[in-house]
Amino acid sequence: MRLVIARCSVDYQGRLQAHLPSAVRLIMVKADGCVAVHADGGAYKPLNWMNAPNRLVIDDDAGVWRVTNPKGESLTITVEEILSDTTHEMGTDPGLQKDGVEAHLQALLAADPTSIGEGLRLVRREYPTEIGPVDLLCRDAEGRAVAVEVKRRGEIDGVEQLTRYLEYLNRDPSLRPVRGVFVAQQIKPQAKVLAGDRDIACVEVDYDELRGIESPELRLF
Amino acid sequence: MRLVIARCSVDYQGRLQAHLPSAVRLIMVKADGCVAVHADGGAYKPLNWMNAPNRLVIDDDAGVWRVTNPKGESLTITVEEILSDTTHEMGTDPGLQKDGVEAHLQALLAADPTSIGEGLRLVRREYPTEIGPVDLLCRDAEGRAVAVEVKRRGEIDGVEQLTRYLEYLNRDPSLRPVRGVFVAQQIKPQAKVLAGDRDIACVEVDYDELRGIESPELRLF
DNA sequence: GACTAGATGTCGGGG
DNA sequence: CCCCGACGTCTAGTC
Repeated sequence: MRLVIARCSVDYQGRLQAHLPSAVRLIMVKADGCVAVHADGGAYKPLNWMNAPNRLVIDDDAGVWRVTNPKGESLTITVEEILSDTTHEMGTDPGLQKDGVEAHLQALLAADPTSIGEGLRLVRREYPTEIGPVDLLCRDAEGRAVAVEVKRRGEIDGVEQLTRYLEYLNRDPSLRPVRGVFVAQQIKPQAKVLAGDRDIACVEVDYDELRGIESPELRLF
Repeated sequence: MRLVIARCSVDYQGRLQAHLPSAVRLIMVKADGCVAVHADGGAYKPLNWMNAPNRLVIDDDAGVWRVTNPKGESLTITVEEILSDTTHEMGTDPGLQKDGVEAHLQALLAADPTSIGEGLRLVRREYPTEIGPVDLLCRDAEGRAVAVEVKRRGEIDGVEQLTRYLEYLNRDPSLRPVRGVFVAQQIKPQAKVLAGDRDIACVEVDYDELRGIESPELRLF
């Protein structure tokens, strides 16, 4: 990783055009070629960047760094003054281990769909439709099909998504009629209203509680 | 901005839990307190981070950096070995100037709605509804209402959004019936299918072409 | 503070 | 590759 502190101006041309007037910034060049220009503030997003794969050409005489990618985008850094320039070997990173994302919540609910509704049995996770997979397809105690959309945070988009799936699932005679259940750790008021409008049930579940009753081998760490 | 190259492990606890095994990484601390841990690869997103506002407490004896925020999230960096530690003054950044985002595309289309459809006249930009503003409300040559949703890239979400607006607009007797037009520089196949299903017209426009005929004072730079 | 919608979103998985 | 959906999305704007 190369870290350059420099007074520079930057121009990006691609999906949009962007211009950055001259100032002192950090230019970070990673081993895979990614280039990022950071200011000394503002969350983790750089002011400008170019992801891999790309090609970096440095003209030290002119002080111009030109990064281009195969999509035809370009990032031009005009370096006026270099205040620091260091390079560090870091090796490959072992990577991040996560626990508590939607996939895990979905796994817990698939293992015991009765937390969603009395008497529910799982038919299939990621049940395929023409427009994408439904998180869980179940049957209730009376054998009727139930489509379940799982979210960590229940917002309006999730209700739309489930509505779309229901529309397609209800075209299948072997499933029809299919009812929908929207499951999340927390569901926003507006999402509840929209779900109500569309006869979709809402269920809020407690992740830690589900986790408490799971078998230990489901734990990631 | 403080840049530390160190062998470290990291734990995040908050919206989810995440663990990062020991390796050499860059720890970036910005003037506003933002902390980011970067590997030497992968786009601009750090492996772990904590945005402002937060509080950073460094215990140099134990080699533990603890960042907490008011939301109750925490980032714990266990530093095993420091390979480099530098600090640079950068001052405040003048900030990024952009051109070509959706707002600009919308402005161009509002200035001349005939690029969307023959005979269209603008009624209002950001026409308010109960659930949010419609990008453009127009009338066609026959005086019928037309709701326009503008996107840089037309995807399924945009069709859902327009559908939602149409539902509400069509409850207004003074507008009904309202038809929808989905405008974007490029519209994905799936979005076209969904739009077709819902009798929403799709129009692809060329930004540079629109821009070519605009008045110079609309240009940002 | 809640809610909406844009973003050079980025990232990962599946066909 | 494209398509699709999750994300510690982040961020800006409005109410």
